[in-house]
Amino acid sequence: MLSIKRKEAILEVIKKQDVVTIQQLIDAVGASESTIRRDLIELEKEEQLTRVHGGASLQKRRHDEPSMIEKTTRNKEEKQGIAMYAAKAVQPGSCIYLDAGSTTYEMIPYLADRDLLVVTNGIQHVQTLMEYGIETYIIGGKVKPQTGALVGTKAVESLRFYRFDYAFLGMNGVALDGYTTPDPEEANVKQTAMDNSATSFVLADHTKFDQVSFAYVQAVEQAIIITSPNTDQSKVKSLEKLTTIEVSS
Amino acid sequence: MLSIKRKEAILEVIKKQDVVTIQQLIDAVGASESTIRRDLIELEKEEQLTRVHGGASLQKRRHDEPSMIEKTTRNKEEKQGIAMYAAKAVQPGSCIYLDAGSTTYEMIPYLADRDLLVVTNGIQHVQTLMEYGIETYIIGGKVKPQTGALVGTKAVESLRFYRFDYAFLGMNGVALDGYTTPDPEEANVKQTAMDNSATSFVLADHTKFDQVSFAYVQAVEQAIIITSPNTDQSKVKSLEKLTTIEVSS
DNA sequence: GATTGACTGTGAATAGTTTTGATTATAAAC
DNA sequence: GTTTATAATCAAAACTATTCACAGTCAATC
Repeated sequence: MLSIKRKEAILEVIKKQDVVTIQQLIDAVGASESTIRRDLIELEKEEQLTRVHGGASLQKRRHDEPSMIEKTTRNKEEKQGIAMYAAKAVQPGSCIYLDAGSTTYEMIPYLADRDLLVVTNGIQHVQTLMEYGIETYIIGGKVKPQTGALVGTKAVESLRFYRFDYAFLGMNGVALDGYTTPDPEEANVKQTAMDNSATSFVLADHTKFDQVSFAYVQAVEQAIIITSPNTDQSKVKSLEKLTTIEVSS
Repeated sequence: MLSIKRKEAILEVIKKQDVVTIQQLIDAVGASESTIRRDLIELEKEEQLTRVHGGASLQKRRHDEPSMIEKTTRNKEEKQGIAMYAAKAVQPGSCIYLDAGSTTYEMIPYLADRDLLVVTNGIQHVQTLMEYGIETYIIGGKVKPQTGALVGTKAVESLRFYRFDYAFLGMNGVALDGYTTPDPEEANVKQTAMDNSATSFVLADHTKFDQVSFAYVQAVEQAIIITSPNTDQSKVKSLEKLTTIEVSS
């Protein structure tokens, strides 16, 4: 058996059970103890699992924390709930726009295997989208150093040539005044993405409500807001004439 | 059987199974072990598959963190020498195009602090460019899963709106026939980049000479070749009417 | 139109590496 | 201290690279 196949088999077993003994692997894979051991050492080096005395155990899901994004994300659970809900709104086979940012990033795992075409302006998103085997396009533009988002005239221009079934966007401010975000250049990009999308969703955790940031993006009614029950009800109320979806937890 | 047919057959088998042993290919294709091996070597060079001990597998979707690139890059030292030399050719304050690929990637450290504006089609390059504080633009387009390069119509279109002082490109084949590369879509992108650049440089280590790949990019005289002294002198000679720079080591 | 020689693609043989499983020594758990 | 797991070693097996020889192909030459 090819060593690469064997390793895949090992990972499969371990993913099912979380922990396995060497003996179980010997039986499952049909290789000698030495070989299994060597494979485990390599897999550990590749950070696919952790070896423990007597066998091996699953590492913390590496897909859930592929980069530094993970560690620095605040309100992660809340964002994940929102992201999961948002992803469910997508019909298989659609073309969607995925805005840069941590909340939209969380959607990626839920977008796999749905025959989607994803266009994004987030450099960070690309690698993860590829890992999940999703067909990915990226718009052009200037790379914003702090965030890895694509912004500027070039970004807006390249967006003009796409049309989306759905757009998913993060926002810093959600208020009656409209959606707002700190960077005017990013605001432009978000605006254009929304204009070119049949349906737009804004993903906003509770910290974003009643906030007004520097750059205006669009009026609130231009998108459906997806938020979590953590959000103060009175704040949601004030926007209630609009379509606001509250994720149940 | 014609070698092209054979390679197609090999790819077909491998696409079905993801991983194949040499023996399976011998049976499926009906050629000798030697021949299959040679085909696999070529197919690997064309980036259609990766060879593994005992057989071959579809290109692996590795996380292409820079560290990963470093480990997997062949002829790294040679490439670094070439890259350093190439970077020195750049006047401070210029706008340059940096093609996706491992050789051009090595240039990045030498491009820092020179007041440059870099446009690239390599997703991998972006993070490193940002780390070195280089002003970076990325062209739009479809993300090629195996390599993270941006290709396709959209990529070519977005390139039309840029003009460069210098373009630095990798190539799989450098021969009297011209520059060639396996993927036609990538060839298009390289072509356009060269067209929009005042001066183009092709970075080629010794393995690339006298090689002809599937897709034609440009005539040899359209770019200055930067190579290393490892390159067989007779091969360089045959191109000597053209500007070829040999990096001293 | 045959002959020659260079060139290419193929398969077989051989020399060189890597991988593997068995064995033995060392270390960790109880 | 006994048992069990891990690490280290080594020869056999499996795989790979290199070399060579053979058969076609092509072009130039006689």
